[in-house]
Amino acid sequence: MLTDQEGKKMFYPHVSVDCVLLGIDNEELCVLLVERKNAGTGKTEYKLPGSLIYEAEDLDVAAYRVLADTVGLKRVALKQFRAFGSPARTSNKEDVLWLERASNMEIDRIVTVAYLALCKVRKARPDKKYGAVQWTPVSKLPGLPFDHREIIGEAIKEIRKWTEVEPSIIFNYLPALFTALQLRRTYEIIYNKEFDVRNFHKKMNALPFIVPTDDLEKGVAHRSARYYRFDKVKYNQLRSKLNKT
Amino acid sequence: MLTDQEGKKMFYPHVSVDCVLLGIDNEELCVLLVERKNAGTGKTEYKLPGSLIYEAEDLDVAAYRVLADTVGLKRVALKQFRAFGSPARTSNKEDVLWLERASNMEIDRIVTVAYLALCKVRKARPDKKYGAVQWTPVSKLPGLPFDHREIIGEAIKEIRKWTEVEPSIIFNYLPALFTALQLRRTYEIIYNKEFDVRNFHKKMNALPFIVPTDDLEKGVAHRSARYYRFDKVKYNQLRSKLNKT
DNA sequence: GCAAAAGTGTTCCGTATACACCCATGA
DNA sequence: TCATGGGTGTATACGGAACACTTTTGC
Repeated sequence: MLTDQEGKKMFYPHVSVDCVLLGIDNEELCVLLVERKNAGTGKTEYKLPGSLIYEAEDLDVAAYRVLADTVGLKRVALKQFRAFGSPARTSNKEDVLWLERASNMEIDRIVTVAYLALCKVRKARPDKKYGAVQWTPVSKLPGLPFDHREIIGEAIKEIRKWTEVEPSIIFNYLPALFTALQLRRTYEIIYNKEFDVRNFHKKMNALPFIVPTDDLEKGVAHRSARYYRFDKVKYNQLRSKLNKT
Repeated sequence: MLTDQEGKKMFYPHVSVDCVLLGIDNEELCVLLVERKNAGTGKTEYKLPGSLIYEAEDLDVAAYRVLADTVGLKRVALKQFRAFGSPARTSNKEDVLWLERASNMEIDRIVTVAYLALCKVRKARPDKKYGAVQWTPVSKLPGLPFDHREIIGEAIKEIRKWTEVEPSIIFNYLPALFTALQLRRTYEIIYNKEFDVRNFHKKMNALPFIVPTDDLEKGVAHRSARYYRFDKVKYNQLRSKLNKT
């Protein structure tokens, strides 16, 4: 790892990673944004968590570093989904100025590689390295720097494909014990459409890696719901069977 | 566009694009490789066509430039499918040396953005800017520099997904008039498995954008096959219908 | 007439969809 | 007793997969 005279890691000021952390808050699909102070006006603005990569850092490693630094999470599945490299990305002078101050380096253009994750809103507490973070409904995004709005749009399309291919990310997102309603709502919010209750149960029962437990919900003003759990072993068995064909 | 003193475009020596051009030759899935002379041994080696991007060039634009410079093609659908950014990419000194001579710039590490296209082998004739090109069966790849072998592997996985989502690339690849056999063979080679003749015909007939013509094959020593054509208008109509739901 | 590929239908199975009612619980 | 969500079954439609024979043509 290359370092400057003080022994600190040096940034590679040409390539960055940006993380689109999606979560559900208040029955809405939300994206995590971090604060930045506008260098000129001093106003609080928001952006995607991201960082220049270090001189000798892998892209995936950089993305996990951002994840850890932003919300203190380490074991979340992150997926690279696209590189954004328009030279117009840095056409806004304010964005470049902010980045040059933050990195203490001269910036010309930046190619960014975007990553996606599904996170629990409650667990994602800001780490000391970042200021405040805010879960913002994707339907109410504020003005964002660079092409962050476009990146978020692509991430939402991508997560729908991803959950189909790799449903485990959904269960990673849910608590260890979850009800059928929780699972259904999660799908409904991600896909932004409703699913039929009966068909949903049928499908759940058909999936061997969703196993019912004997635990029941308590203290609710209606018939108590059963808790289910995700069986990782059965999931992987099924997965390796499918991949062999 | 930034230029050096001679008015030539300058490379941005941190990010490159690589193009995986896939095609079918001799009933095999092939990838187009370009020659490079090993600076030390003088031996002829092969690599994916690729290039550093220019200072103010968009990634997609750079990929199309490589495509045009390599095989003189312009209207082929190119799809960005992944960024490769391991610092170990440039761990082979020979690769770096070659690149430094070719670009006349100092190279530290390079993040590359990989693109994918399906090309007609016969139409892909080398442009003057490149030396010889060679269509190589993906089952018989030679040693390749950087992580080009890994990139090709990912590209093959990716093209299968892509043809499912966007079958038009297949028809773009085929001649304007094609037989059912040609279409079937194309799918068989891309997916590396056989398809049932009758089911294949049934599916073709069910797709409104594959329209039979009155032209028949001539001069073959067996019953002559019907030619079909791809109807782009019907394809787009169907596509926009599906996307509205 | 024979070699070589073209073209065509039916059955079966699994999965997706649509749809309505009774059950358990707490307030 | 009522409001709330929990949980269940059936009928239909569609698409994928398996499977064999006749037709046309050039040689």
